Amino acid sequence: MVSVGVRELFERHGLRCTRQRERVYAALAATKSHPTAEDLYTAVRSAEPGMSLATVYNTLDAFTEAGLVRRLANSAGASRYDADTSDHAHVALGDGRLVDVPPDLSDRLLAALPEGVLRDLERRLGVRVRGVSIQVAAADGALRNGAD
Amino acid sequence: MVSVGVRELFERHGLRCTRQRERVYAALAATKSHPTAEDLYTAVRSAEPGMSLATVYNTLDAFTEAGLVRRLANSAGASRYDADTSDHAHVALGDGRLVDVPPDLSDRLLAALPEGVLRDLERRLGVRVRGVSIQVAAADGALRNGAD
DNA sequence: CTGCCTGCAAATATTTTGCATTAAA
DNA sequence: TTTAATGCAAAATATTTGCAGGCAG
Repeated sequence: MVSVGVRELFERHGLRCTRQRERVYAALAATKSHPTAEDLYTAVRSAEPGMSLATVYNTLDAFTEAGLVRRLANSAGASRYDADTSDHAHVALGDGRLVDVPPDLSDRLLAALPEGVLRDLERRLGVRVRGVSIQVAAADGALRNGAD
Repeated sequence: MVSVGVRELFERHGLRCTRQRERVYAALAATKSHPTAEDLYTAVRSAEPGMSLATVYNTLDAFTEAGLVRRLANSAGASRYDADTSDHAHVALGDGRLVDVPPDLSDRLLAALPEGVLRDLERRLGVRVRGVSIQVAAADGALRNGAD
């Protein structure tokens, strides 16, 4: 696992390297808080005052499209982003924030997922699976829907 | 499993019964397509021409809050809704649509979820778990994030 | 060079809210 | 009657787009 520069990272994903993109990626990679586009805009403006919010959105779209970052859906408010593209679970807090599930618990959850099911799914639905979400019972017994 | 009228259904969930709410619920219950608020607005307007989009949103919020319907998060576009509150999985298509996972596959997925993990999660994070989402590998090997 | 990226502003899209009116319980 | 829901319009939020100029490859 050699640590790789941002330039190579972008190149690998077929992305052009610009100052703005480096800033956005750096800001996203530096936090575990799964920020919104607006959050990143704020974070980046100190180092890159001229940057526009539209560029942040465009950049995040490009990153997501290229698989460099993950866009995290949530039932309320703005999309959130994660530079950690490894398999791990999130928990959706009531106020729209998302937090990582501790690695060991995340592993236990993931280990429980039968991979064959996903293959069957693709075959039978005739679609490319972009994601699967499981609805689970909350502590109070009420059923809730997950957020990525 | 006696089939229950809409009135009783609302009453059970502490919801006032209005003509508009009946329409929205009927429209939502009549489809498996997980429509957006806008979709429902369109569907309902034929029977209830005077109804406003804001009311549809208010109604869906009330339903969701009361646990009568499920709000399905997705990484792109508007929220989608589901009158089926039973435990079942969804697949997010690339274009924003969501489809149900066939019941038998859904059951296999759900059966694999270790419930104890969720309890541990709440204890350790000190939060009320509102949802959990698992990131899984897509068929092409690319990692994607799920949508509810 | 050439085409993608950026900034800006404006256009869209999505959801929420204030307030007077109406309807449910 | 008392409380909550509706309609309308406008505001608030979230995201996308067109176009002119700039920069990476």
